[in-house]
Amino acid sequence: MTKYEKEIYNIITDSTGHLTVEQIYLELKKKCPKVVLATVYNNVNKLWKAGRIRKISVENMPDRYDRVIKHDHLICQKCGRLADISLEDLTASLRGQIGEEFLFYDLKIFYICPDCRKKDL
Amino acid sequence: MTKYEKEIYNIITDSTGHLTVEQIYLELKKKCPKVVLATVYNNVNKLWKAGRIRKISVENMPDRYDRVIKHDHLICQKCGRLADISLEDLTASLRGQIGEEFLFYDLKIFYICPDCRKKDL
DNA sequence: CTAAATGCAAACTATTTGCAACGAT
DNA sequence: ATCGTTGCAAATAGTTTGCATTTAG
Repeated sequence: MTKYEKEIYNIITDSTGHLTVEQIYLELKKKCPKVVLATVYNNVNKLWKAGRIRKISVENMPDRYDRVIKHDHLICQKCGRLADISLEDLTASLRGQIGEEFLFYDLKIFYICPDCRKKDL
Repeated sequence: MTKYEKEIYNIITDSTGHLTVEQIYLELKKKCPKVVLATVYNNVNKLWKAGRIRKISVENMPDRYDRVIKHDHLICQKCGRLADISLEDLTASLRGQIGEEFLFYDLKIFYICPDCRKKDL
């Protein structure tokens, strides 16, 4: 792991934020002002391919990055805010239903977050 | 519904293919050679906002469009191929665990498809 | 006649790549 | 000395927008 790789990894795992590359870049620039966006992209991809971070794609949003420890996501359909949630593990049940092995699953729950619900009133 | 909107809707719902905008565009051009890509984007977005089609985002792939009838997806981690699968409905269980209402959920199962498994041998 | 839909080109966002310079073994 | 990493700029992919023109009600 290189210096930037480590820094970026820490930024992602220290934050509860599900950061975009842009946000990681801005955060990293505080410590390393000369870093460029492409370096962040390169390192997040490297970390992702190595399975050290998780990538979260949601319709109409830039990709976000997260810890790998297993958990699900609650996503606000209005503002895109993403919250972690730990739901019952489905692995065994899914394996049974599918009838064969799989790598992993991804469960996203879409809702309207409290803030957006307020705004709608 | 305009002519193109209808055509695009039919292309999406008639296909089992989970088409990208590019594929929809190529398909539509067979019937309407003068249509441009932006029109496909505009109409797909319109249909999606109206809730008439479903958008599927997967890490590192262009968005794909699908019927709205509820079903889950099996996705090949290698080639991105997407297959429909009907799994047990989780709505009640999730509502119980979350403790509040949500809009819908999205469940994706990642695996290596038979074709890619063969290639790896 | 009016409002919405289309074609077209340009803009934009997110991301990747090529390459020269740099840094750490 | 070598090889991977970085900075930088340019390229690419996917998507959206502005505007003049066409189409449909």
